[in-house]
Amino acid sequence: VPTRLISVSGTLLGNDPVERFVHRLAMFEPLEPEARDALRRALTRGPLTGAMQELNGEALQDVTILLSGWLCHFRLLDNGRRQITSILVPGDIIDYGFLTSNSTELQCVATTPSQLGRIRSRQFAELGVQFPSIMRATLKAAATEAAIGREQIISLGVRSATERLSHLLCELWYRLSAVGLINAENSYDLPMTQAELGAVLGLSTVHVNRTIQVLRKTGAISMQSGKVWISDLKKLTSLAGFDPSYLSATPSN
Amino acid sequence: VPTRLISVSGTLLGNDPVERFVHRLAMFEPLEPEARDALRRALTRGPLTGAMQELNGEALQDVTILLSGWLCHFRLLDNGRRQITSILVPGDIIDYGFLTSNSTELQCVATTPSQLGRIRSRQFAELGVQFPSIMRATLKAAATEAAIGREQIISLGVRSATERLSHLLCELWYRLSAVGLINAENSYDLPMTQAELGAVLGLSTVHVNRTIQVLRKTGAISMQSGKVWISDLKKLTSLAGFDPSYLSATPSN
DNA sequence: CGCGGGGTTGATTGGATTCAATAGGCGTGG
DNA sequence: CCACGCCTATTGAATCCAATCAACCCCGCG
Repeated sequence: VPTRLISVSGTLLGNDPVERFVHRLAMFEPLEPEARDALRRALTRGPLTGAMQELNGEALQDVTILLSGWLCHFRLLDNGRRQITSILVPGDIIDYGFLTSNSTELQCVATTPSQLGRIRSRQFAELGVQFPSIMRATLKAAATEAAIGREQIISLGVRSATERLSHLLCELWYRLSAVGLINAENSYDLPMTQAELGAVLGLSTVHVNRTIQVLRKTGAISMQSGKVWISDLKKLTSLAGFDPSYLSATPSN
Repeated sequence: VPTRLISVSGTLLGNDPVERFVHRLAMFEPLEPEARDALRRALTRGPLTGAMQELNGEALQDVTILLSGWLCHFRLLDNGRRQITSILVPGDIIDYGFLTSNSTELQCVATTPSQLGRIRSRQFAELGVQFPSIMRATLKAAATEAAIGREQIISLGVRSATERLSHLLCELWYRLSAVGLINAENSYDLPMTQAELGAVLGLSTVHVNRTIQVLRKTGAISMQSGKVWISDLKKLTSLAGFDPSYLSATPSN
């Protein structure tokens, strides 16, 4: 695998973050070359945020895209308990509030330094009219995020700790492979602490740790210093009861 | 309160299910009288489903609306465990798959006999073009459903059993009052068994029962045979840590 | 009249939290 | 350059919330 090009389902995807985003949108709905060009032109580089930095609402007025880095939406309750409601990986749209021109009240933190991109909402609206395919792709992306949320509900509601964790690792494997972020040895960066994983999975830090050890012992994965090796995706999938169809990212060029 | 008219935030809402739906959409975005008329004309009566009956996917090709009765989206895992991922009350759109012309794979059961309404997706698309307010209202309704899902994630993740239940009861109070389904003595019908509530809240049937008793003892509510009396909404709200802003149903017009 | 579903209650079990203590890594500042 | 502190990971022990198991009641219904 060459340094600058990563193979994704037979096509070559440059590791340029902008290209990554365009490619990902096109997985939801085929985009004409002109639509892609228009997207590239409309997308401007936004701020670079540091790790642990919170994004304020005003930063999300426009269509904001995570070009590189990881973000989490979360909610902090009075009693200090925190729940992460979604994980965002490169190529994801951070918030779909622009579809309803509603100012969202989502809290968001970066778990790594992250590069944001933005498209002015007015300009995006014009794009959507000019290229209906862009609007369709965006709506499908939003629907996919909703499906991911549904899976999290199911995890928190009826899945065991090991099922939750392995399901999350499976999901991330599929989502990251869609944007060319799976390494050659079938590993990927997972820049989240065990405490943060607990806040996603509804488990205590200690129990996350023990659950990771259970998974390690099955031989399906290994984890170390922010990296996950998927040594047996098939086994991991069956441990999780994972069915990737909800991600609905059919690789269409 | 007259029999056929129910007061909702100062306006009078007929208990005609079609009117209820139009009124509810208009709460998300003001709708011109012509837009309302067009909606009424486009909406046709769909099938009447029995309780415990499952809706199959083909029934959801079009824009399907719950005119009366209650539905639940759910997921059944291999091990027999079931998680309800959303509760639908009269006036709700059952599935937003039409926005992406995706056939959804959501399973859905009726907890009471339910009357469905439908708008052909092609016709709805035309409506959306002719009346952008309808499209905006629909997108906001979808966004609200997403927000409800996020709250469920938070409940399952970090809220205690009593918080979960009281939060759900608060949410239903607000959602039902938006469609004129709160009775004079501040009660509403809750046509779900304790087992079903458990499948929503991620609790066992037995524990739901005990949690109800805890709430009863606080004096905030009473429950009996499918009916809930909210005797102290303020106390219930504080027990739940409930903030209704996510429902974003600003009573407009 | 017997049956099944829903609700209620008690006793027991168990998965996960909490408390507590240790070790390793990393950055900062003396 | 090393010491210190903080964050993260790990492990053991005690505790607890909720699940499970098991009965029982009530009621509508065939």
